Amino acid sequence: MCKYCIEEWHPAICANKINIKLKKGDILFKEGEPVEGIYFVYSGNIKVYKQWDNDKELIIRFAENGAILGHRGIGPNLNYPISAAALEPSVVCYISMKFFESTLKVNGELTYQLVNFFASELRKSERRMRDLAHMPVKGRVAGALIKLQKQFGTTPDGFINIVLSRQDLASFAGATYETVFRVINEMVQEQNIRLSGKSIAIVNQDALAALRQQGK
Amino acid sequence: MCKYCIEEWHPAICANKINIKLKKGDILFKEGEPVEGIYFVYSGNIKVYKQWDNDKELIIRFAENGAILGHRGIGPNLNYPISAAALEPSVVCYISMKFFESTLKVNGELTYQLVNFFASELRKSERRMRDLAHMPVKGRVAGALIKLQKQFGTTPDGFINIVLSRQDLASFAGATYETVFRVINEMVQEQNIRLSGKSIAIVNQDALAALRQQGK
DNA sequence: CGCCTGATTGAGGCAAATCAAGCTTCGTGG
DNA sequence: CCACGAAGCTTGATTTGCCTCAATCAGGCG
Repeated sequence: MCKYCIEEWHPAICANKINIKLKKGDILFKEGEPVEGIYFVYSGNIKVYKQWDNDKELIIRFAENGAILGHRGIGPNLNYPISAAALEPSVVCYISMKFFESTLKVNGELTYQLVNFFASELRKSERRMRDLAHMPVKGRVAGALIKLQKQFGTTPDGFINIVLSRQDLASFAGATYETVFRVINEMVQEQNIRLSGKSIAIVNQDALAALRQQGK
Repeated sequence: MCKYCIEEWHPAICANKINIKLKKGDILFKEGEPVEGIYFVYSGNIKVYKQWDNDKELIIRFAENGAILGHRGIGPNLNYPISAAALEPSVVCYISMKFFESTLKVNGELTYQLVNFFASELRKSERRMRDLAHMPVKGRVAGALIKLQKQFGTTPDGFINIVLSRQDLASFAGATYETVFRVINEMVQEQNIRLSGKSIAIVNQDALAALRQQGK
């Protein structure tokens, strides 16, 4: 059985899945490639990102633990609008888009769930658009940390439960890694966060949350 | 009959619609208000935007001619994540969210269409996130003009067929109006666009398109 | 006519990117 | 197991794109 991924969407799909193992750094699909299918993340952590300028990117989100992947590819004759790469060893389930779409056509409940999911994604996405347009970097980094903690939780000693390079944190916040580094340092000075190696713990959640309101 | 709006989504809904007339500047709903229903634009032009800082906003999109409005409010107990205001006299059809959701539950085809629509919105949205994060203002303005021309077409003499204040153009591009103004001037100098009052005509589409690739 | 909103233009400042250079970590292969 | 090179991290100096502020100007409208 497929406890973590497809089951919660629709058991019938489960029969048609294929598991794929990914090593750290493996690319599941790349922007521009024709859409073949849809994936569900069984274990691990996959970054979904959009490229700009060879060594610049924006991380859209992190997909783990049951998350659906490649759903933006629904529609006629599409290429993936984004890329997906494993941040750690991961396992994903693959379902051909053809099969997935035909399932949607006959299963209204599944489709309805998907509409709800999409609406929620759209809300997040549009909020983030505004933030990228108007919010200063410090607020965006604060927001990134809060979102990460919300998604991945904390270890017993309070650190956000994800291993992430500064590079990737920067891409998630939409800034350069030098700037993110400086901002992180400021936050440590202000006793709002705490570091241990590359791990980050939020000490003063309210202070970070306040940064996201700055000037709003 | 409701030729322009609901029919193409689902005729059955048509019976339950209520028409609402809006004057220029009227606000249909505001960020934070509880979601009551969903709208379809019958005629006119509605800007969908997200606020920041009292006199700063980001225009998400322009809804006209059959566009659905308020669909991000699908889900349990939500408040509108965005605001909607009429840019010109407009007519919209109102449908209660309750009714719309129950229609979705029994009408798989409609829901399936909605999923396709949402996936497309998500693709646009995520591309724009990246652009806001990494693309310089000039490229964003170029992109805004191209998108406007694509959506609204041109008048016989080649001008983009929409009346839009510089203010709103700036909010759409994600920049201040002063900056947008300067950029517009540059483009005129470079013979890439042409002005007539507030109307803008794209003279050299390729040059504008190239700006969107700058450094990519 | 005079007010008010939006357009236009200039000067100045600042946040963040870029550039540059040393340092640390990590993976790979000898 | 060590050596080496490549990535990534850290830090400072410099540049710059864009915003902010401020002032003037044009046009619509009561």
